[in-house]
Amino acid sequence: MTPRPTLRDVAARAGVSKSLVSLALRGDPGVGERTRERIQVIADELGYRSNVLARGLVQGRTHLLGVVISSLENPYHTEIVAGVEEAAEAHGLSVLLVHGSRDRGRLAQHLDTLTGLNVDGLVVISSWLEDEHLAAAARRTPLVMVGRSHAPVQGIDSVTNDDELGAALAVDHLVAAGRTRVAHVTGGRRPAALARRRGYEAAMSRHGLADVVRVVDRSPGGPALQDALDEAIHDGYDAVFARNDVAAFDVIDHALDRGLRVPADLAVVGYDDSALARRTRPRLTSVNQPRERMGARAVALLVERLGGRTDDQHEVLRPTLTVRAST
Amino acid sequence: MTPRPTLRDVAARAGVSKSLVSLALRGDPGVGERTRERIQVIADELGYRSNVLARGLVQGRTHLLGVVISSLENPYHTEIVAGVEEAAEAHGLSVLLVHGSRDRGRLAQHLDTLTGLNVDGLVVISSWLEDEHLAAAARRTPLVMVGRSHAPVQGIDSVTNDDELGAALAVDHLVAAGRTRVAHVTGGRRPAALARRRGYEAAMSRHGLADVVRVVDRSPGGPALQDALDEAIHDGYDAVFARNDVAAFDVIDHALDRGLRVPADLAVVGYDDSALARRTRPRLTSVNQPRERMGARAVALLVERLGGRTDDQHEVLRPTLTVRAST
DNA sequence: CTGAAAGCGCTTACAG
DNA sequence: CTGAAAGCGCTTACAG
Repeated sequence: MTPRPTLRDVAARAGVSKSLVSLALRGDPGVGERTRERIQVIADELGYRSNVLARGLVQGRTHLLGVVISSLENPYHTEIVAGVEEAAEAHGLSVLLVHGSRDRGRLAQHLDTLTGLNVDGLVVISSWLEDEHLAAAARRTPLVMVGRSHAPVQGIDSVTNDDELGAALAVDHLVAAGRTRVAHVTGGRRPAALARRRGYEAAMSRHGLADVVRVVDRSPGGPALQDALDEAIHDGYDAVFARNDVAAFDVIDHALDRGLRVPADLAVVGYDDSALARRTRPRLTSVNQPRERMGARAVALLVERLGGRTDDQHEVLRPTLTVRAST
Repeated sequence: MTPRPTLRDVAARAGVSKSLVSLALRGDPGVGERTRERIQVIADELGYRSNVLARGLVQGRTHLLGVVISSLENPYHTEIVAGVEEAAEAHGLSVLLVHGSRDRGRLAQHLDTLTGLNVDGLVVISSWLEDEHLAAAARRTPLVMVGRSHAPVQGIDSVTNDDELGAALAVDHLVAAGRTRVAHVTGGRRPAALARRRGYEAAMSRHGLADVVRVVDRSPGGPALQDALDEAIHDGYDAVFARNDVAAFDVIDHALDRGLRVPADLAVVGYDDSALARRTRPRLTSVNQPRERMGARAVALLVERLGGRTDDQHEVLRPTLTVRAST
């Protein structure tokens, strides 16, 4: 482990002061072109790289963007990250990811690590963080939540999709295809789940199908998905709108286990249109959240905050429906 | 954005010197218990948290572990991350993830970001980084590669699984089940792929099946997987050993498209035993790499380096075979 | 048990 | 166009 060269090393080698090196390397117009070049060459020779820690300490800016994600397993989340990364790069920001599974304490700690690092902005892709932790972080650093209906916390921006509309797209599509007994598989009390459920119920009502609304809650503690599905199948349901692609995958899997044909016997619609939708057989019809776009918008909101905006912004993007073989 | 409180703020409020606060907060035994408590209370009130940047700058240690990953889509990679995170936490290290798809330049830049941050150690889960970049990073920071047969670079540790043995497990299993015409689907020139291929060929020879060795290379530029598979099927092959689960998934998908029964007509074995193996129908038999363990060992090697070890260490773990319905 | 001082590697006014 | 000085927020000897 050789110690890395510092500004002082470059200055000594070039026979100039530290400040001149600093100015030159950052392309300050006050430095002569020839001097700048000479210094740059020496810096390259030495393999000099500005110490992010030191620079961040004095500038108060680190050009780092922190992303907190609770699940690396759900492709929907990681696809948002891709959008964030692309947009961040365009703004000269480096993205640091921290992953905290569903452990609230750990997630909060990770949030601390990031704010402690003085990242310039924070993107949170997780519904598991508690409001107080989010609020505390947002007091120090611009923060935007992605995919979670905006928390009741001041000072936080959000980017979401219109979950009620998405649910309506799914139901309308199934009804248009002649399905009338549409069950909804959901889980959890989180805002997005609740909104999709509301959208489902409203759409069913609109189609005069309020009497067959059936909600299968797969939250821990509820009945096992299998049992609930068996019951729904027994009761003649011919379609399922699942809360997300992961749930839809499980529904299809179970239906096939029971010897049902998908979509002939049971049509299935997912939500997210993640990579998982292309991994089911048959391929999954799914409500498409514009994930890359959501990531990009999140970065844009952060940059606006850095530019001085102080009022909260909540962007709601329109989902679309991607129709595949499962319906 | 209120500025965060500093050591000075806490000291002023407590009526003591900065140094005392620093000592007290880190639990230095030289500080009286009552004093320590009083200071701790005030720090908590103020919401004080040590600035990682400043601390890192002076200590030369950041208690940060950097992980470079090229794919967030392959569950095999993210499952290694889980192992790294768990072990890191046990050592009081926070894990920072950077993701660089398959863009060599971007990956190298990310590596720079991390070394620039003075992370204490680096875990690289990617076969895409060039040796010179790795070597440069390793000169500054302990670095361990996971899953890639050790690069020909000094100063880098590695944790891998025995790919040749894994391939042998797969072939032996298929042959024991009565399959004789086993094709191998591979791709890329990377060490792991080559080792699995060697293992496949050796095992086939050992079973006296050298004459039916058939390698399907799905590298870009090679023939499409579909065409190559169709040919193999036409030629009477009754089993496939795929380079990894992702490839196995595609093989099964295509076989089903062609109306083949898996495993009756075509048995399939994957490699990695990632979450994907539980997402195929039928469930995929796969060579299990001990991913959590590999992640944990990587952290252990890093910690040893920090403790002063200077010779390179290359750990090779034994894979096992997880048998499921696809064979 | 406690305080004053130096220094980590940088940037930023401020003089020349 | 260039250099000396202060300071970002911390830790670490070093005196008392």
